[in-house]
Amino acid sequence: MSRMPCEEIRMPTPQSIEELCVRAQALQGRMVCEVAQFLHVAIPKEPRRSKGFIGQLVERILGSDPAAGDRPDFTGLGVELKTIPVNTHGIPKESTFCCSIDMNTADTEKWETSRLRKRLACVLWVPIESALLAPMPARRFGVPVLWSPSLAQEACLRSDWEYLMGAIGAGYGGVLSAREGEALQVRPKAANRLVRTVAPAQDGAMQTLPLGFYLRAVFTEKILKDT
DNA sequence: GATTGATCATAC
DNA sequence: GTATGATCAATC
Repeated sequence: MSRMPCEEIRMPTPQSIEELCVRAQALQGRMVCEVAQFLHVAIPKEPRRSKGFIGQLVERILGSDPAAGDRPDFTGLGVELKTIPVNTHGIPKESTFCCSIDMNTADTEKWETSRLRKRLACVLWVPIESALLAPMPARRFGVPVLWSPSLAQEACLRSDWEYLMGAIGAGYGGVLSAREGEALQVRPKAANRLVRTVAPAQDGAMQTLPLGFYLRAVFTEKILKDT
């Protein structure tokens, strides 16, 4: 006997920020497997091959726009959704990917109109608590936080962004490491180390590994703590 | 043990 | 291939 799998459910998009927050708060204390079951979504067996799974699960349960593309996840509300892995004390365990970098135009971009600034203008952080070695289905959602950068936070991000983008624009993208930047860092964002993109070089252009912006855990820790 | 550099899945 | 969603695992 066999039957068609149940269709995977996506909740309707929330009509207000309040509604979105209420829904996110309702996740608190729930396990990943509960939410997956509710949505008729199968849980992947290999953790190594399911890195984006929880993020996509939360998109479904909160009703983000699946066609948002380059815009915020909740296009009508201007809210970006980020799930963030935390330990039992609520401390982030990982840095947070923010956006890829268009390295080729790094020399002409301005902070005010940057992809990073837009992406971080309003973020709903949904912590996912993973106790020591907790298998993914048993991890629980924590207290969600709706955040926009404070003046001090934006100044910090801007400073890092201008330094890092300035370096890329000046032709140093190929030698930039994740050690640069206080709150922000640049790290590879690619399928593998062989991927190449075009970036400025001291003399013309070069082929180099694509980079993305990531928020350091020390920065997101304060967001979760202070907001 | 924390961090950096590398990688994995899916949609279009 | 480009974008989204991130976490894995080698290295320090």
